[in-house]
Amino acid sequence: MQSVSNRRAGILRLVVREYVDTAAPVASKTIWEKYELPASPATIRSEMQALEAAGLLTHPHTSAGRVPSDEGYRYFVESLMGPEELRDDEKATIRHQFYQAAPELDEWAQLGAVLLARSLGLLAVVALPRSEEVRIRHLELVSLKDLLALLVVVLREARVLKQLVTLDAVGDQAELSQISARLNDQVAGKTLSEIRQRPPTLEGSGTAVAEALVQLLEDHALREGGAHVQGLGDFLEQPEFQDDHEEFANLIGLLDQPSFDRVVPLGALADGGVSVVIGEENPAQEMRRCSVVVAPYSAGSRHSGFVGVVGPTRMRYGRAVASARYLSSLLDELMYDVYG
Amino acid sequence: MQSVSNRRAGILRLVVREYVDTAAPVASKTIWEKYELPASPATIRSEMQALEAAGLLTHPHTSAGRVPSDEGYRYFVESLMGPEELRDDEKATIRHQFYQAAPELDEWAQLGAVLLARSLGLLAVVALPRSEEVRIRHLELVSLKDLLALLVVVLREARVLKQLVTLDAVGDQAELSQISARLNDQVAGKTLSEIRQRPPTLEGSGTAVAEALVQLLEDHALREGGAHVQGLGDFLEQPEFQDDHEEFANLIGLLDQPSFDRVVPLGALADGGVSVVIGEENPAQEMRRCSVVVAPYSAGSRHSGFVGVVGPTRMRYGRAVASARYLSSLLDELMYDVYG
DNA sequence: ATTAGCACTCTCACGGTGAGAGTGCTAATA
DNA sequence: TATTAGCACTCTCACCGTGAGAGTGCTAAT
Repeated sequence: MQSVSNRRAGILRLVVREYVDTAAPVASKTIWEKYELPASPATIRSEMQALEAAGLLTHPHTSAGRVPSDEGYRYFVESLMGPEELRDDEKATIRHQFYQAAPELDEWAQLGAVLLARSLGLLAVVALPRSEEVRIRHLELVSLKDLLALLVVVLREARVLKQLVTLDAVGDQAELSQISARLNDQVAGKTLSEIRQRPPTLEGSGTAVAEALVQLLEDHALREGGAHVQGLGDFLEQPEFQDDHEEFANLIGLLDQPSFDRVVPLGALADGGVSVVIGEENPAQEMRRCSVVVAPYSAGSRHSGFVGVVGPTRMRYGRAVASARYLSSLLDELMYDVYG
Repeated sequence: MQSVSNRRAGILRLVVREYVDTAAPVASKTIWEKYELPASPATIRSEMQALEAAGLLTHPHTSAGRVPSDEGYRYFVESLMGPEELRDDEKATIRHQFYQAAPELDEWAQLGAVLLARSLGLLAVVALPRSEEVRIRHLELVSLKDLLALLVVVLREARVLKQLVTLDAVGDQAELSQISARLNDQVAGKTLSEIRQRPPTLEGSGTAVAEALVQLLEDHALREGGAHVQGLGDFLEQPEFQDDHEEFANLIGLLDQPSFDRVVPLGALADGGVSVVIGEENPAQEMRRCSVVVAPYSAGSRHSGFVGVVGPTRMRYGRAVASARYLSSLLDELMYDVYG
């Protein structure tokens, strides 16, 4: 990208700001009137031409104002918008709501999605981290009925798994507790890979339980963490989706799929901070008129969770980035405080 | 409603069928050509006039074909469509998928929503029953870190609750197990109301745990069971939602709310079987151009779960009712088999 | 380098028009 | 009396042309 003069960059910033606010192509005169630049509309026009030549602005048609291109937004995000932060009182309000909630990862994610969606008026996705290193803290076998028992496994981070087990022979709760105790001795504190190397051995009814345990852990290691989506209503009201139903329906259709890979590109999580994916940069066709702001949390692990915001390319990137960053850091902090 | 002659009713049925298929107002000539009635278009027209006078059909405008009114659909559902059933192979396919899935209520609900949405091309909601009578089967206290412990409670129906507890003093897992054991003696097999009457009493660190337990149960009794929604993409492609974005956005906005009362009217669950709520019959304004087909399952309890289908009033009621009925009975059966 | 002025282009809202579709009515018919 | 053919009538919708308005691009002056 060729270098862009100060004034030119300033005009790009104003065009982005104005377009984000009004959703209408921005005329040179509008900027001149609204921001009192020390330059006439004609000058602004010629700067706009230069910006268009550089690929940062576009023309819907000859006699319409300018609209930022994907590259324009990219430049804006990279160099123009500066580091925005939530106000202290906003932060306090959010934090307060988390303290009110039950100290559960799932609750936090739910709440985070709601707050994010509400404050931005966009679609928010908060995905739970998949536990990378499954480590057993405790397990318990509970008799349900006849041969049926429930295997309850507590992992680090207060995650609880459960699995129905069919026993070989009927046993009362006392007997099951014995099996639990022996199994606990063998596996408590172990990780999945350790258990793989040295599977638990139990005689009698315990065999079925031990097998079920390994199976349960393997399944869990593969499973997605789940996600909370919020703000569909507001998202739908964005003016860009008033036409082009076909395309829009396809976009929403992505949300029916069990995984959100196609909505929030995993590649964007590569580096630690907040990432922005703009328009055509999205791998999914259906997303090419949207942008995604995504921030990982619980970022130490490979399978981190993330906080995502999906909106039209015409979105308030500054606020979205600030919100996503704050929420992800807050989730990190909460997780550290509670689960260490 | 005045009595409707056989032929007249037959014509209403054909109009409904045709309109449901084509989404376009139905002309007398169309019916005449397509279904080879022993009557000319003129006769069909006069019957249509009568149906319109009875409030069962409408006119978008003078020179358009007929469209069923809400009352027309109601009459169709009540008296005309007859008892439709899924084909045996369809049932078998569905059943098979449930047998493949993990025997968890939540998995079943998820799967049910997916299958329902896919087979009907509409929005499907499967809500979990809220457990009416909370009865404790087993509980366990697991040490997490410092003063923090996790209280895990197993209820009937293999439901597992968990709650973080902050202890008064640090204790190792053995000590916690002792507390669990004593608490188990006092509350295992008891219902919430029994526990309310005679709260568990424990000295020392146990007090906090006992309090947390009661709190957890109370919270859970109030909480919605949660729900799975599926098929938004297909739903959006329905031609009735191509215009009127405003209204449609409001409709989708209902899905952002934590409870689905306004989407699936609870009153419709009153009687045991499958209920149909058509257009204006919906209590929620936003739903007045939609119909809902809803079937309760786990119907013994007051807080039963339900299987719901949401579509435009122009929907295939027969299939929707058949699908909802089959799915709800299947869920009933599965729950009975596994949780008794 | 900036700017005023102006011609040019494109959109959009408006109104008129004609084709097409489907009805409602009337009069003839079985 | 029920049915039906025929026909006038109505309403929509797609099409077109038009004119106003908005905003640009260019040119010439500063």
